[in-house]
Amino acid sequence: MAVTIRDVAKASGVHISTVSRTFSAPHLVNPETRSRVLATAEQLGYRPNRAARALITGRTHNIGLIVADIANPFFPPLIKAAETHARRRDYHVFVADTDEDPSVEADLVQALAKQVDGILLCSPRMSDDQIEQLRREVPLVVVNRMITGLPAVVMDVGQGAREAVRHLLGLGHRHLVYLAGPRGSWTNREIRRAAGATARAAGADLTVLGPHQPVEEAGAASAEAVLGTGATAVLAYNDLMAIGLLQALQDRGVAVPGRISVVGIDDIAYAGLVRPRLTTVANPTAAAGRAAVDMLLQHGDGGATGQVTLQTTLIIRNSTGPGPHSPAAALTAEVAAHVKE
Amino acid sequence: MAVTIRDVAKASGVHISTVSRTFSAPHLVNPETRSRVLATAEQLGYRPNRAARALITGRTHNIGLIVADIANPFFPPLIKAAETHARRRDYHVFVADTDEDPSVEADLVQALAKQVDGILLCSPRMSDDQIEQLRREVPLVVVNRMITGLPAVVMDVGQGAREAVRHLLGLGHRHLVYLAGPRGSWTNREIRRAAGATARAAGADLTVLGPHQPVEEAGAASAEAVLGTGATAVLAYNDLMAIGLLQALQDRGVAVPGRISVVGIDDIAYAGLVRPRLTTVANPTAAAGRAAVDMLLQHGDGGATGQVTLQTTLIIRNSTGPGPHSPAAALTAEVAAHVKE
DNA sequence: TAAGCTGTTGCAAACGTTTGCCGAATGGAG
DNA sequence: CTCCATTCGGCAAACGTTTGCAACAGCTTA
Repeated sequence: MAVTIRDVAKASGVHISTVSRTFSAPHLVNPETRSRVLATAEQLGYRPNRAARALITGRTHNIGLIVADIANPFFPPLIKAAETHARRRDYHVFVADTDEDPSVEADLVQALAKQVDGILLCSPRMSDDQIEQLRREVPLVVVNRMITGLPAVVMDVGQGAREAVRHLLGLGHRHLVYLAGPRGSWTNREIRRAAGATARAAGADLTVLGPHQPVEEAGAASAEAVLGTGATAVLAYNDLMAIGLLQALQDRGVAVPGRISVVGIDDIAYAGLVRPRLTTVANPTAAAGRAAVDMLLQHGDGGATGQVTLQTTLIIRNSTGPGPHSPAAALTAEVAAHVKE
Repeated sequence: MAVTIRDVAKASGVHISTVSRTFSAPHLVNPETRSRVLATAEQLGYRPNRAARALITGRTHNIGLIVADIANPFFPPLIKAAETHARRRDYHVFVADTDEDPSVEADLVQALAKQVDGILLCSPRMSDDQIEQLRREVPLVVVNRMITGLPAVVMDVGQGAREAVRHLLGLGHRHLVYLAGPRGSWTNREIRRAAGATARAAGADLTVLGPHQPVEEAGAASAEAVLGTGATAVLAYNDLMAIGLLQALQDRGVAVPGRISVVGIDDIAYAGLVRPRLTTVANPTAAAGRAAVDMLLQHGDGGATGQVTLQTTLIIRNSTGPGPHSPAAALTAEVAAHVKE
């Protein structure tokens, strides 16, 4: 059916091993022979069978990329960057979606293990133990999770959260809410810890609401609870939840940022398009994707075990404004009106 | 290194063929033997090597999914649905991004060909000839493209465009602009044809501006040209461009829908979140992804060659309003004011 | 002239499976 | 007790590659 190395060998009058070497070790074959083989190969439309090659070399030239939710706008830029970067290095990428389910995650790693040279686990929800277990079956690089001894790429969301909280404190807010993300998320713990510490250090209150699924609906559903706390500012686990909250508050006629300020995290594509435009912590997702691919492919099969931390940056837009203790509290009304348009 | 069928055979005292059959043809092995083998396999942590299996069976249990741009919000829901659906059928999915480049598309198909049982080509930009060529190397199903003899899943964007244009005509618009998408896009041709025919039949004008890359920047960049035409309504190739245009018009102080109505296509996640909320044609992308996977896997390797057409629906929001010839033109101001909030 | 390189090629085993074929064991019918 | 059918399991070839080893030619060097 398909044209194999044997067909090329026959057609060009050499042994199959010579054909093989023409592709995998060109310097070992006479230039003249090589070009002849190359010509017939081209003419016959020969393409090496990667599966067969993998069987004997043990290297598949494939990698796996496992994310919680492909449709969550946080991931596509990461996936795209990782795929492009991997392909430039002649690797193909399996993409899989766990739907936020840790057990699916584990199954997926095992199913993919034999078919890839390594797996990128993005924002895994599994326990550290499970991950430790799995790394023995296949090289793993985790993104947005810190596990000692495991190569990782993390975005310094703790720093982002601190900046966000300081921003809110600076605006005169004294009672904040953290709208927590899913349990099992390292990012969630980091944000919570960083935000809590920063608020406490300044003598402010931080109420944690959650856990929640990291989707718009969850953000919207929490509106009542948020209002119930009496807080004047909210930091959400991600932009999706922040935007959901924004919508729900709007529906209730609650002014943002007049009555409540809202900060998201991620800076997804449309954070700057909703009204009010969302103040948020930008994550370098594309860079993270590339860095993770590099880490995975870097060490032949040894254990390069570094941890790369990428900076995040607070982007101040219109969803945050002066709080009740603002030195410029008198200006609140005016500023809010201005920000509204 | 890894545990193979041979290890399991040794450990359970049977021949490797028996182990093989335990997994691939259980009814051929004595229940007692089977459970013994299963037990040792489980204990040893044996996982069949799909590459080796593929080598002999010719079926890889992988499929390829090629899209123009993973980060374009149109695709992630499709990718997610396809991946989930495929996995339920025990298939893994390679995802690749062509960055809207037709030559990358062709390379990708060839590179993936040996490693998959079939490829889903989503919104391909290649010529029909090229695709005809490639289908001889690997089973292909195209999404959003109609090629005679090739299995396809298309969303009936022509119908959607007609509905959108009728909606605009009904509002009293007589001069429309179609903001065209990329060359090579079947969808683009369909929309253009349908919109043009519908407008012409009603004695209205339709000016085509383009081609454009299907991104926000292109939509924004076309604002001047759009205004220059003197048209009062715009249909954009996709929501991204429509939203870009919306932003650019807003920056220029042009009222939407007061001065110009804008309609997008796709109904991406945030079409309903921008202000004004975008009137758009919703595409059933998730259903398309599932249908395409079904078509690909359905026929063993024969040539199921149907074409599935999925319905689209116009979603009327706030970016469209009465035009200069509206029977209710007198109400324009009031309606616009209302819509604005 | 013998010995030793170097560069090029062929030979054959190996990778982890599946599967057609054959033989052994079992059991029921005659 | 013999014969046949059925069920089960082993044997070995095959899938398309890679790669260590050996063979050989044409050199150079001593």
